[in-house]
Amino acid sequence: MTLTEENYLKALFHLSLENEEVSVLDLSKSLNIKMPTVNSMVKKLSSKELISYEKYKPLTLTQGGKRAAGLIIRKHRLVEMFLVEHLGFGWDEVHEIAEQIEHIKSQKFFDRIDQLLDFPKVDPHGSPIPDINGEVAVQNYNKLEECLVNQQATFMSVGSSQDSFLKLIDKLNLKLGDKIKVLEIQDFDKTMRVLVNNNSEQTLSQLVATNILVKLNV
Amino acid sequence: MTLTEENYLKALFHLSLENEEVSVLDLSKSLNIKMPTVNSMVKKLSSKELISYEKYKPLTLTQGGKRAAGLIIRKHRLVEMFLVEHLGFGWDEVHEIAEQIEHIKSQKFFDRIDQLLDFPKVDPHGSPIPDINGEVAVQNYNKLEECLVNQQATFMSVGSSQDSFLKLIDKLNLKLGDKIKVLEIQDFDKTMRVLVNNNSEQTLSQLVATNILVKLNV
DNA sequence: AATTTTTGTTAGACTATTCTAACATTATAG
DNA sequence: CTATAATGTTAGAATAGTCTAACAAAAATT
Ligand SMILES: [Mn+2]
Ligand SMILES: [Mn+2]
Ligand SMILES: [Mn+2]
Ligand SMILES: [Mn+2]
Repeated sequence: MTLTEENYLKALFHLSLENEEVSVLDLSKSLNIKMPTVNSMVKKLSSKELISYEKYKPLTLTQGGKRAAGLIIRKHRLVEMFLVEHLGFGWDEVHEIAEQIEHIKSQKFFDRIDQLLDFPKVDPHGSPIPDINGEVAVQNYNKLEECLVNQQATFMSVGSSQDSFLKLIDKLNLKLGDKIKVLEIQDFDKTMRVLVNNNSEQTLSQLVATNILVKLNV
Repeated sequence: MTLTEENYLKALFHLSLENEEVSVLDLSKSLNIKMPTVNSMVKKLSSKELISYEKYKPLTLTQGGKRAAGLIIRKHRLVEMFLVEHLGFGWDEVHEIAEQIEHIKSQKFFDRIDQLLDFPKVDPHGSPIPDINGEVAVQNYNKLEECLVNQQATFMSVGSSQDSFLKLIDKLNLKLGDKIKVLEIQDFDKTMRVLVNNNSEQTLSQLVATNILVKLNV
């Protein structure tokens, strides 16, 4: 499989998680590639039995396509973890590099990185690392946005990996694993005041709170 | 620069070290790409001022081409070193992977690997790692083949990175840095009997001895 | 139900990299 | 100094991946 094909599969996989149905246009926007190009690549991947395609119908991955995509995402996330844990990169710097290294052809290379990291289950953004069969564990986290006053929760994952968002979370001194307690929610704009680790107070816009995924503490 | 262009430059660089003049045919053989293809790529790289090209004349790298090639080789060798030192690969397993990773677009990634390795000067095969300007230190080693009986020397580098050669060196229990003393040379076939680290005796064919590069111990 | 908007498809072109076949030049050997 | 061999170049075609322009179908709006 080529680097290009791998990127298409991965994009379709991600879109399929977020949306009920995925259109050619969705894929086109997500890859920043024009629709006719996507159309022909979809046909090609369909002929390889990786995508199920019928004219004018939504796109879906076949079992094989899902597995292939899962395996690429596994490599991507292992690499991100390695870059943070062993090369000292910030979580906002790793995606671009992982986007390239995920296409390296060497099973053993990724196996060794997995081993070096002691078989991590999540990447630096809290996203699950698919297993050796490309299976992704389903995470069932809540958006901090949906929590009520006095709710306590643990910061488990981020809903966006945009640079600016990650940098903001850094600036707010928030890290995965932090305990968050909702102190106050503004009626007007849903801005939240929260207490982090029983320690520092922060104010979060609704947009930020939407992208902070938490596990509720009972 | 594309991955393909980088590979052409690197190949020309290596050939230029080994031979006085490099022809289109040499480059074609070394890359396993047919002559007409090489011919057109050479023209392209010439238009980018990376290769000096005149019809029917030998090929040479421009200053810029040399620098670019040196920088790719730097990445290649840093990666090989990393694979051996941190991921436990054998020196016979790293070339293929480095051949891919050398094309990753991220200065910082390679800088961090350099730092992690504590700024190594040679790769796992004893070849020099070019500096940040792509400059390669000239090594002045002797072939073990050329040593006389009773000569003592230190194993510094290998003249071939062929899998089978590296595996043989492993099997002979030879490692870079080992002290080698020539005990006997067969007149008939130049086979050498040597003493390694004042410890174990080994018999080396002339072909093997040619590819063992040593520093003479006075 | 008709019209407009959105989405999807087809056709045709372009660049990068490769190839084969044919021809040209240079080098080598008698 | 020719004839042959080796090397190099040109021409033309193929594949992968991309694009724009034009047309088609489906969905949304009146
Ligand atoms: Mn990522
Ligand atoms: Mn990618
Ligand atoms: Mn190598
Ligand atoms: Mn390479």
